[in-house]
Amino acid sequence: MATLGDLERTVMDLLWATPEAATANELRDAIAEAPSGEVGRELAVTTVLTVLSRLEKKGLVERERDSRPHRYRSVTSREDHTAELMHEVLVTAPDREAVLARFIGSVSEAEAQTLRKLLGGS
Amino acid sequence: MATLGDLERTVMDLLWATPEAATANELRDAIAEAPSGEVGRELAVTTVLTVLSRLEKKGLVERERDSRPHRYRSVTSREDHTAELMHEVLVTAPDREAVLARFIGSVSEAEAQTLRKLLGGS
DNA sequence: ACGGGACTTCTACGGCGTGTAGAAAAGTTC
DNA sequence: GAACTTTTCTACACGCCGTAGAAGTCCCGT
Repeated sequence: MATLGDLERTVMDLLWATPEAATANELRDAIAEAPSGEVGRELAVTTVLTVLSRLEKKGLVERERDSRPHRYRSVTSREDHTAELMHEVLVTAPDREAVLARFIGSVSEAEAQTLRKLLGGS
Repeated sequence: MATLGDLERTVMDLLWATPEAATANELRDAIAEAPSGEVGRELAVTTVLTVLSRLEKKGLVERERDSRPHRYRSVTSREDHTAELMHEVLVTAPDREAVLARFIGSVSEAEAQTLRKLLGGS
Protein backbone atom coordinates (compact mmCIF):
# COMPACT_ATOMS: atom_id res chain seq x y z
CA MET A 1 0.00 0.00 0.00
CA ALA A 2 1.72 3.11 -1.27
CA THR A 3 2.13 5.20 1.86
CA LEU A 4 3.38 8.76 1.50
CA GLY A 5 5.84 10.76 3.55
CA ASP A 6 5.17 14.34 4.60
CA LEU A 7 6.97 16.00 1.76
CA GLU A 8 5.64 13.55 -0.77
CA ARG A 9 2.18 14.31 0.54
CA THR A 10 2.76 18.04 0.23
CA VAL A 11 3.86 17.69 -3.35
CA MET A 12 0.92 15.50 -4.25
CA ASP A 13 -1.45 18.00 -2.68
CA LEU A 14 -0.02 20.69 -4.90
CA LEU A 15 -0.20 18.56 -8.00
CA TRP A 16 -3.74 17.57 -7.21
CA ALA A 17 -4.72 21.16 -6.66
CA THR A 18 -4.21 22.03 -10.32
CA PRO A 19 -4.67 19.88 -13.37
CA GLU A 20 -1.83 21.66 -15.13
CA ALA A 21 1.53 20.00 -15.04
CA ALA A 22 4.08 21.84 -12.92
CA THR A 23 7.84 22.11 -12.98
CA ALA A 24 10.06 21.31 -10.03
CA ASN A 25 10.84 24.99 -9.66
CA GLU A 26 7.21 25.98 -9.56
CA LEU A 27 6.57 23.36 -6.93
CA ARG A 28 9.56 24.50 -4.95
CA ASP A 29 8.20 28.04 -4.93
CA ALA A 30 4.72 26.92 -4.06
CA ILE A 31 6.07 25.01 -1.10
CA ALA A 32 8.15 28.00 -0.05
CA GLU A 33 5.14 30.23 0.35
CA ALA A 34 3.42 28.40 3.17
CA PRO A 35 1.13 25.95 1.45
CA SER A 36 -2.05 25.41 3.45
CA GLY A 37 -1.22 27.37 6.56
CA GLU A 38 2.08 25.69 7.21
CA VAL A 39 5.35 27.45 7.65
CA GLY A 40 6.88 27.53 4.21
CA ARG A 41 10.03 25.55 3.72
CA GLU A 42 12.91 26.73 1.60
CA LEU A 43 13.87 23.57 -0.17
CA ALA A 44 16.55 22.96 -2.74
CA VAL A 45 15.21 22.18 -6.15
CA THR A 46 17.05 18.88 -6.14
CA THR A 47 15.06 17.89 -3.11
CA VAL A 48 11.84 18.44 -4.96
CA LEU A 49 13.19 16.56 -7.94
CA THR A 50 14.14 13.61 -5.80
CA VAL A 51 10.69 13.46 -4.33
CA LEU A 52 9.13 13.70 -7.75
CA SER A 53 11.26 10.84 -8.99
CA ARG A 54 10.15 8.72 -6.09
CA LEU A 55 6.53 9.59 -6.70
CA GLU A 56 7.00 8.70 -10.34
CA LYS A 57 8.42 5.33 -9.36
CA LYS A 58 5.39 4.80 -7.14
CA GLY A 59 3.18 5.45 -10.11
CA LEU A 60 1.51 8.51 -8.66
CA VAL A 61 3.13 11.04 -10.93
CA GLU A 62 4.13 11.16 -14.55
CA ARG A 63 6.34 13.66 -16.29
CA GLU A 64 6.67 15.15 -19.71
CA ARG A 65 10.23 14.26 -20.51
CA ASP A 66 10.37 16.20 -23.77
CA SER A 67 9.52 19.70 -22.60
CA ARG A 68 12.74 20.91 -21.23
CA PRO A 69 12.03 21.90 -17.77
CA HIS A 70 10.16 18.64 -17.22
CA ARG A 71 6.58 19.10 -16.20
CA TYR A 72 4.99 16.82 -13.66
CA ARG A 73 1.37 15.87 -13.28
CA SER A 74 -0.50 13.51 -11.01
CA VAL A 75 -1.63 10.32 -12.67
CA THR A 76 -4.92 10.11 -10.82
CA SER A 77 -7.15 12.64 -9.15
CA ARG A 78 -7.00 12.96 -5.42
CA GLU A 79 -10.49 11.53 -5.17
CA ASP A 80 -9.64 8.48 -7.22
CA HIS A 81 -6.50 7.94 -5.27
CA THR A 82 -8.27 8.27 -1.95
CA ALA A 83 -11.12 6.00 -2.96
CA GLU A 84 -8.63 3.43 -4.13
CA LEU A 85 -6.81 3.59 -0.83
CA MET A 86 -10.05 3.14 1.03
CA HIS A 87 -10.79 0.09 -1.00
CA GLU A 88 -7.35 -1.34 -0.33
CA VAL A 89 -7.98 -0.91 3.36
CA LEU A 90 -11.40 -2.48 3.08
CA VAL A 91 -10.16 -5.67 1.49
CA THR A 92 -7.59 -6.28 4.21
CA ALA A 93 -10.41 -7.52 6.40
CA PRO A 94 -12.07 -10.86 5.78
CA ASP A 95 -15.51 -9.71 6.79
CA ARG A 96 -15.99 -6.70 4.56
CA GLU A 97 -19.64 -6.35 5.30
CA ALA A 98 -18.99 -6.00 8.98
CA VAL A 99 -16.37 -3.36 8.20
CA LEU A 100 -18.79 -1.46 6.05
CA ALA A 101 -21.35 -1.58 8.83
CA ARG A 102 -18.86 0.07 11.20
CA PHE A 103 -17.76 2.44 8.51
CA ILE A 104 -21.12 3.93 7.73
CA GLY A 105 -21.53 4.50 11.43
CA SER A 106 -18.57 6.79 11.29
CA VAL A 107 -19.58 9.02 8.41
CA SER A 108 -21.57 12.19 8.83
CA GLU A 109 -25.24 12.41 8.07
CA ALA A 110 -24.53 14.46 5.00
CA GLU A 111 -22.20 11.80 3.72
CA ALA A 112 -24.70 9.08 4.50
CA GLN A 113 -27.18 11.06 2.47
CA THR A 114 -24.76 11.18 -0.40
CA LEU A 115 -24.27 7.46 -0.21
CA ARG A 116 -27.99 6.81 -0.29
CA LYS A 117 -28.32 8.92 -3.36
CA LEU A 118 -25.41 7.22 -5.07
CA LEU A 119 -26.66 3.77 -4.22
CA GLY A 120 -30.15 4.71 -5.11
CA GLY A 121 -31.21 2.17 -7.72
CA SER A 122 -32.97 -0.93 -6.34
CA MET B 1 -1.94 6.86 10.46
CA ALA B 2 -0.81 3.82 12.37
CA THR B 3 0.75 1.70 9.66
CA LEU B 4 1.77 -1.86 10.54
CA GLY B 5 4.80 -3.87 9.58
CA ASP B 6 4.58 -7.46 8.43
CA LEU B 7 5.21 -9.06 11.76
CA GLU B 8 3.02 -6.58 13.56
CA ARG B 9 0.30 -7.41 11.11
CA THR B 10 0.74 -11.13 11.67
CA VAL B 11 0.46 -10.69 15.39
CA MET B 12 -2.62 -8.51 15.11
CA ASP B 13 -4.23 -11.07 12.83
CA LEU B 14 -3.70 -13.71 15.46
CA LEU B 15 -5.02 -11.53 18.24
CA TRP B 16 -8.02 -10.58 16.17
CA ALA B 17 -8.73 -14.20 15.39
CA THR B 18 -9.57 -15.02 18.98
CA PRO B 19 -11.16 -12.84 21.62
CA GLU B 20 -9.12 -14.53 24.34
CA ALA B 21 -5.97 -12.82 25.46
CA ALA B 22 -2.83 -14.69 24.45
CA THR B 23 0.65 -14.91 25.90
CA ALA B 24 3.79 -14.14 23.96
CA ASN B 25 4.67 -17.81 23.95
CA GLU B 26 1.34 -18.84 22.56
CA LEU B 27 1.70 -16.28 19.81
CA ARG B 28 5.21 -17.40 19.09
CA ASP B 29 3.98 -20.96 18.65
CA ALA B 30 1.05 -19.88 16.52
CA ILE B 31 3.40 -18.00 14.24
CA ALA B 32 5.75 -20.97 14.08
CA GLU B 33 3.10 -23.26 12.64
CA ALA B 34 2.50 -21.50 9.36
CA PRO B 35 -0.29 -19.05 10.05
CA SER B 36 -2.45 -18.51 7.00
CA GLY B 37 -0.55 -20.51 4.45
CA GLU B 38 2.77 -18.82 5.02
CA VAL B 39 5.97 -20.58 5.87
CA GLY B 40 6.13 -20.62 9.63
CA ARG B 41 8.87 -18.58 11.22
CA GLU B 42 10.77 -19.69 14.30
CA LEU B 43 10.99 -16.48 16.24
CA ALA B 44 12.54 -15.81 19.59
CA VAL B 45 10.01 -15.00 22.28
CA THR B 46 11.70 -11.68 22.88
CA THR B 47 10.96 -10.76 19.30
CA VAL B 48 7.28 -11.32 19.85
CA LEU B 49 7.44 -9.36 23.08
CA THR B 50 9.10 -6.43 21.38
CA VAL B 51 6.42 -6.36 18.75
CA LEU B 52 3.72 -6.58 21.36
CA SER B 53 5.24 -3.67 23.24
CA ARG B 54 5.26 -1.59 20.10
CA LEU B 55 1.68 -2.51 19.35
CA GLU B 56 0.77 -1.56 22.89
CA LYS B 57 2.45 1.80 22.44
CA LYS B 58 0.46 2.27 19.25
CA GLY B 59 -2.70 1.65 21.22
CA LEU B 60 -3.71 -1.45 19.31
CA VAL B 61 -3.03 -3.94 22.06
CA GLU B 62 -3.41 -3.99 25.79
CA ARG B 63 -1.99 -6.42 28.27
CA GLU B 64 -2.91 -7.86 31.62
CA ARG B 65 0.08 -6.91 33.66
CA ASP B 66 -0.97 -8.78 36.77
CA SER B 67 -1.35 -12.31 35.43
CA ARG B 68 2.15 -13.53 35.36
CA PRO B 69 2.75 -14.56 31.89
CA HIS B 70 1.23 -11.33 30.64
CA ARG B 71 -1.73 -11.87 28.40
CA TYR B 72 -2.28 -9.64 25.39
CA ARG B 73 -5.50 -8.75 23.70
CA SER B 74 -6.42 -6.45 20.85
CA VAL B 75 -8.08 -3.24 21.94
CA THR B 76 -10.48 -3.09 19.02
CA SER B 77 -11.91 -5.69 16.67
CA ARG B 78 -10.43 -6.01 13.26
CA GLU B 79 -13.60 -4.64 11.76
CA ASP B 80 -13.56 -1.56 13.95
CA HIS B 81 -9.92 -1.00 13.26
CA THR B 82 -10.38 -1.36 9.53
CA ALA B 83 -13.41 0.89 9.45
CA GLU B 84 -11.50 3.49 11.43
CA LEU B 85 -8.62 3.32 9.00
CA MET B 86 -10.99 3.75 6.09
CA HIS B 87 -12.42 6.81 7.73
CA GLU B 88 -8.97 8.24 8.34
CA VAL B 89 -8.25 7.82 4.67
CA LEU B 90 -11.54 9.38 3.70
CA VAL B 91 -10.98 12.56 5.65
CA THR B 92 -7.60 13.18 4.04
CA ALA B 93 -9.46 14.43 0.98
CA PRO B 94 -11.26 17.76 0.99
CA ASP B 95 -14.10 16.60 -1.20
CA ARG B 96 -15.30 13.60 0.70
CA GLU B 97 -18.45 13.21 -1.29
CA ALA B 98 -16.51 12.87 -4.50
CA VAL B 99 -14.34 10.25 -2.84
CA LEU B 100 -17.38 8.33 -1.68
CA ALA B 101 -18.77 8.45 -5.19
CA ARG B 102 -15.61 6.81 -6.53
CA PHE B 103 -15.54 4.44 -3.63
CA ILE B 104 -18.95 2.94 -4.09
CA GLY B 105 -18.03 2.37 -7.68
CA SER B 106 -15.29 0.05 -6.48
CA VAL B 107 -17.27 -2.18 -4.16
CA SER B 108 -18.99 -5.34 -5.27
CA GLU B 109 -22.71 -5.53 -5.84
CA ALA B 110 -23.14 -7.60 -2.69
CA GLU B 111 -21.39 -4.91 -0.71
CA ALA B 112 -23.47 -2.21 -2.31
CA GLN B 113 -26.50 -4.18 -1.28
CA THR B 114 -25.25 -4.28 2.27
CA LEU B 115 -24.72 -0.58 2.24
CA ARG B 116 -28.23 0.08 1.02
CA LYS B 117 -29.63 -2.02 3.79
CA LEU B 118 -27.49 -0.34 6.41
CA LEU B 119 -28.34 3.11 5.19
CA GLY B 120 -31.98 2.19 4.88
CA GLY B 121 -33.86 4.64 7.09
CA SER B 122 -34.35 7.64 4.81
C1' DA C 1 14.65 -17.96 52.20
C1' DC C 2 17.06 -18.87 48.27
C1' DG C 3 18.39 -20.89 43.88
C1' DG C 4 16.96 -21.85 39.38
C1' DG C 5 13.90 -21.45 35.79
C1' DA C 6 10.27 -18.50 33.57
C1' DC C 7 9.19 -14.13 32.14
C1' DT C 8 10.08 -9.21 30.97
C1' DT C 9 12.75 -5.18 29.91
C1' DC C 10 16.82 -2.98 27.89
C1' DT C 11 19.82 -2.39 24.44
C1' DA C 12 21.29 -3.11 19.88
C1' DC C 13 21.86 -3.71 15.06
C1' DG C 14 20.82 -3.98 10.11
C1' DG C 15 17.69 -2.72 6.46
C1' DC C 16 14.48 0.26 4.31
C1' DG C 17 11.88 4.53 3.35
C1' DT C 18 12.02 9.39 3.54
C1' DG C 19 13.79 14.30 3.85
C1' DT C 20 17.41 16.63 2.46
C1' DA C 21 20.84 18.26 -0.66
C1' DG C 22 25.75 18.63 -2.98
C1' DA C 23 28.42 17.07 -7.03
C1' DA C 24 28.47 15.69 -11.37
C1' DA C 25 26.45 15.19 -15.76
C1' DA C 26 23.53 16.66 -19.51
C1' DG C 27 21.15 19.92 -22.05
C1' DT C 28 20.17 24.90 -23.60
C1' DT C 29 21.25 29.54 -25.11
C1' DC C 30 23.74 33.03 -27.38
C1' DG D 1 31.83 26.72 -26.75
C1' DA D 2 31.11 29.44 -22.19
C1' DA D 3 27.80 30.31 -18.95
C1' DC D 4 23.66 29.01 -17.27
C1' DT D 5 19.70 25.75 -16.28
C1' DT D 6 18.04 21.38 -15.41
C1' DT D 7 18.46 16.63 -14.34
C1' DT D 8 20.69 12.60 -12.39
C1' DC D 9 23.78 10.37 -9.04
C1' DT D 10 25.32 9.74 -4.75
C1' DA D 11 25.04 10.43 0.04
C1' DC D 12 23.74 10.95 4.75
C1' DA D 13 20.81 11.17 8.89
C1' DC D 14 16.80 9.67 11.10
C1' DG D 15 12.95 6.95 12.35
C1' DC D 16 10.44 2.48 11.94
C1' DC D 17 10.54 -2.42 11.87
C1' DG D 18 12.31 -7.29 12.28
C1' DT D 19 15.14 -9.55 15.02
C1' DA D 20 17.26 -11.05 19.19
C1' DG D 21 20.95 -11.32 23.14
C1' DA D 22 21.90 -9.65 27.89
C1' DA D 23 20.40 -8.27 31.90
C1' DG D 24 16.96 -7.69 35.20
C1' DT D 25 12.73 -9.30 37.74
C1' DC D 26 9.58 -12.58 39.51
C1' DC D 27 7.85 -16.84 41.30
C1' DC D 28 7.97 -21.87 42.64
C1' DG D 29 9.80 -25.63 45.09
C1' DT D 30 12.43 -27.43 48.53
